[in-house]
Amino acid sequence: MRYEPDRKQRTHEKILKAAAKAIRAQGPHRVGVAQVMGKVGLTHGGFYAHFRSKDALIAAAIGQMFEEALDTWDQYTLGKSPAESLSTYVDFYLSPAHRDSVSAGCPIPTLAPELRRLTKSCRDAFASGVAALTERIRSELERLGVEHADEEASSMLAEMVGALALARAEPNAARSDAILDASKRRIKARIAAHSVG
Amino acid sequence: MRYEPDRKQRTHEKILKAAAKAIRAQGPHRVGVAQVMGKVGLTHGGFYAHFRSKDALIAAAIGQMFEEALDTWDQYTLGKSPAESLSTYVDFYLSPAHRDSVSAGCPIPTLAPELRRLTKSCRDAFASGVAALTERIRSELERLGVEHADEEASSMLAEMVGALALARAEPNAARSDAILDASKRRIKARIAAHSVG
DNA sequence: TGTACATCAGTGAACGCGCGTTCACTGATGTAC
DNA sequence: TGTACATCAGTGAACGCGCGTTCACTGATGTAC
Repeated sequence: MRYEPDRKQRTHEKILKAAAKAIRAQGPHRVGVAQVMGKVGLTHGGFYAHFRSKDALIAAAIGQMFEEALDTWDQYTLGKSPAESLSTYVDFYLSPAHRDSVSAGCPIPTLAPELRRLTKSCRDAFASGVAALTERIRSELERLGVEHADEEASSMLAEMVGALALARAEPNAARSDAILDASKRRIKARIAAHSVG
Repeated sequence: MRYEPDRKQRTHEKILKAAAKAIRAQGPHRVGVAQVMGKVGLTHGGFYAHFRSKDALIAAAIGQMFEEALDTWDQYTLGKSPAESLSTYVDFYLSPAHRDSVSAGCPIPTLAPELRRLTKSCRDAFASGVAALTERIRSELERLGVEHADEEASSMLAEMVGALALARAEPNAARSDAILDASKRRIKARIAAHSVG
């Protein structure tokens, strides 16, 4: 080996993480190969030693985003009771901080509409990420004794995703906060109702 | 006048409607000026006699989409009781047919994430469209005697938007249907619960 | 210890392509006489 | 009634620009002797 043995692999990961951030912030087609490589301190030509194409990068980046999202879930729920876990995660998900950090946030609200225009690998990576997150929510709801936990998990995620998307699209700050708060309160009320009765 | 007096205006509207469809289906940046003009049977050069720029077209098209969306609301709710109105609209919104017709459907799930990358006119047009739709839902909820009708309206719209976005992103047809059904049932249960108690 | 060599991650010029925008022009139509 | 003219919606060639991809090359580093 000429360079450190894991040099290429480390560069690969840097490209992946830079792409995952940029794609969430700007959308897949607005992100350029040259721009991503620039953020890593390299030039565009070297890109093709790491990925077969821009499409391949996008698919890999979607996987990376969901890894980060599931890490976030773990971070907010580890060692907590089901009720606490769900409540904490909802608080995070519908926080102004999450709304304001698109490039580091959950990939679902930003990327969902874009998937139809992406490759099958992208759609598959996305679908398995969504399934993993839904399953985590479902499992907590079940431990909480909620009936129809799978339906409720799907419904909860849908509302969180929709509320975040709407809050991000709302230019008026107060109204944007109100969207987050409304869904936060309604979701928590539903959890409480189910877990009590 | 050389041609029929409203000829230019009719062409203008045709461009607008073609753009509104194409933008929902493909996203604003994938839609080309030449492509939209082609759908109307014209060549790209003539475009600038109708719109100052592609950005101006997108902003106008967003307005057009919400006009269509509000027409759809009216169509599904006219002459119905509040409970029927909401139930009918939710059934439409979370139907497989709506999921499968992106180009003619509600602009919110498709366009929300894109707004950050569009002009201020686009964001304003979008925000006022969302506000109009939310207000219609809120008003029905209020007539139904639901407490916190504004919060509930925001929450309901969020879940509908999120569920449609997730259902469209899910490649497995059965799972996609399940996402729609889960949110449909949960939303209706909430309406029923509120309107009874 | 020092020099020649091999490796390969990364460079940067070049290419083809699509797109938004401009602009001189066309040609269908109504009006003037 | 017929001919010349004015209008203006629409045409299509051209331009500049950005982007994905290719490819011959560079130069930093470890190895062989």
